[in-house]
Amino acid sequence: MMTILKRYTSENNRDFAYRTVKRAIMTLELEPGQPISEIDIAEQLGISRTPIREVIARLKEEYLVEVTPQVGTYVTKIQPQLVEEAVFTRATLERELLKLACEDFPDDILTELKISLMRQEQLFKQQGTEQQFHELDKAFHYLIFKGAQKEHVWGAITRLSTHYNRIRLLSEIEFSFENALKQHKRIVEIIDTKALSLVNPMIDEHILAPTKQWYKLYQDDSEFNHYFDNAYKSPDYL
Amino acid sequence: MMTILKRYTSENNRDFAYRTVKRAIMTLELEPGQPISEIDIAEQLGISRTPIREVIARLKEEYLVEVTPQVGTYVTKIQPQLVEEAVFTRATLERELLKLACEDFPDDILTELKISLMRQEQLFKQQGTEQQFHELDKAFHYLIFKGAQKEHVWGAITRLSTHYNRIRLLSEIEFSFENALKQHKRIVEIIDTKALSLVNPMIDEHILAPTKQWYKLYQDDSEFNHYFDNAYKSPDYL
DNA sequence: CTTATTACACTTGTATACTAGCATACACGT
DNA sequence: ACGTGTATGCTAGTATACAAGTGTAATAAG
Repeated sequence: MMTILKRYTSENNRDFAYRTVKRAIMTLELEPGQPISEIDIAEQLGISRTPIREVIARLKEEYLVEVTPQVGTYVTKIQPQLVEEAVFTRATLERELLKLACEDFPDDILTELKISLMRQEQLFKQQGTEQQFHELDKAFHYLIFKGAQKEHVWGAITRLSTHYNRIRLLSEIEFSFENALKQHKRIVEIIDTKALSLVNPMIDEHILAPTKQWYKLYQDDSEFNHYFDNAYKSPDYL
Repeated sequence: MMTILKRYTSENNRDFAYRTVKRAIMTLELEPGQPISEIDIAEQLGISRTPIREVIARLKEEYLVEVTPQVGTYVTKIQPQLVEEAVFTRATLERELLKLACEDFPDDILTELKISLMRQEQLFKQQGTEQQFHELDKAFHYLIFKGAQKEHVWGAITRLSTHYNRIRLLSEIEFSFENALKQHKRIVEIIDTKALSLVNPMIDEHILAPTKQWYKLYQDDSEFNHYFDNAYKSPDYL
């Protein structure tokens, strides 16, 4: 049998559109509450409505858009309820995951985690943007799930964290890069030294504590008040 | 070939198709590995391909179908990796949730839980089907999440549990209705009496323990061997 | 001026024709 | 008997026309 070159599958219009629109929403380029038009997007991307509609169906699943038939499609406003549930889910699962990682974690992924730390440090020194650091942060946490062979769990968290991640981006200060970087170093150290007893305080500090300032963000009458939607909405059951 | 249901209300064609096809897959009426055709489904449901395509896009997100362009769409085989991650997620989140429920739980939902118990008992006496009991089981666990105001978390678990629920259905014996019913009673009692210390053993017994027999199901050369897919597949990165 | 009505522009929902790529069968040449 | 080209029928991907409902603004009636 002969081995031949494999061509990178040129992605189709649908996946391209998904990446593009989702990115626009997650970076707040498309603002919470803003109406979006299938036709508009289709024209901007130079494709037809059909793939756009399938993209919107996906985004709807992730609570990123709300569709009202015969009226319009809107970027969802940030729902505190969804933020809270995402925080709960992340904290709970990542806490358990770190405990697993303390028992057993592959060396190669641990190495990648350390490499990620170096990249973060580099970006910090270079005064990188919030957006850039957020990307590295995501990649860092993903690596932990990958190491524990829980990639799909990470995917589920990601889908649930759309509102959580937007509010993080909104609160620019967050906890400073420096602080987050310091905590990431602690996480790696915990895994490396199998210091299981340090897991709980770490989660409390790294995930739960920072959220408190975000609550202020939507409870106060801030400049971003119109980005939030306090009405409770049940998810679709089907 | 596939056989499908008939529609009740004049709901959205897309939502109708989604319910129908998903149900067919989850009940194993559409078998793991089986090819499905957009045109075929469209004709059986008496609608066009467009809404069907949007349905398939959703099912793909839930790991229920795999689409190969220009080739075909197939019901996913059961992936042990996905089962394991679903069990991990359910056990971890429900454990934490029960602890929350022990601290605070609304009376009206607690009442609904007790009503659900009675329905389950009734169904047990009437020798209901596996399918019927599974429905009640789902509704029971959902109520707990609703009571703790974590409905979206339940939704996330549901999306991740498609393979887990199929393997449950496959292992007919499961742990008998009687056993499950007994454990559901214990759960209600734990919430009712705020017996926080009993949560951990309950989770171990009700969720973690029963899974062990399922692993045999796909590891052995059983009659259902061709329903399983042991190849590891990473989720789509977005 | 106020109020009711109507026309219209806009949205998403649906159906359908067409495009492009893969897999199989089969004929053909070696 | 075997490998190769090719016709053909299948698939999902896409574009587009049309249907049906909504909100709004112009318009007519009071």
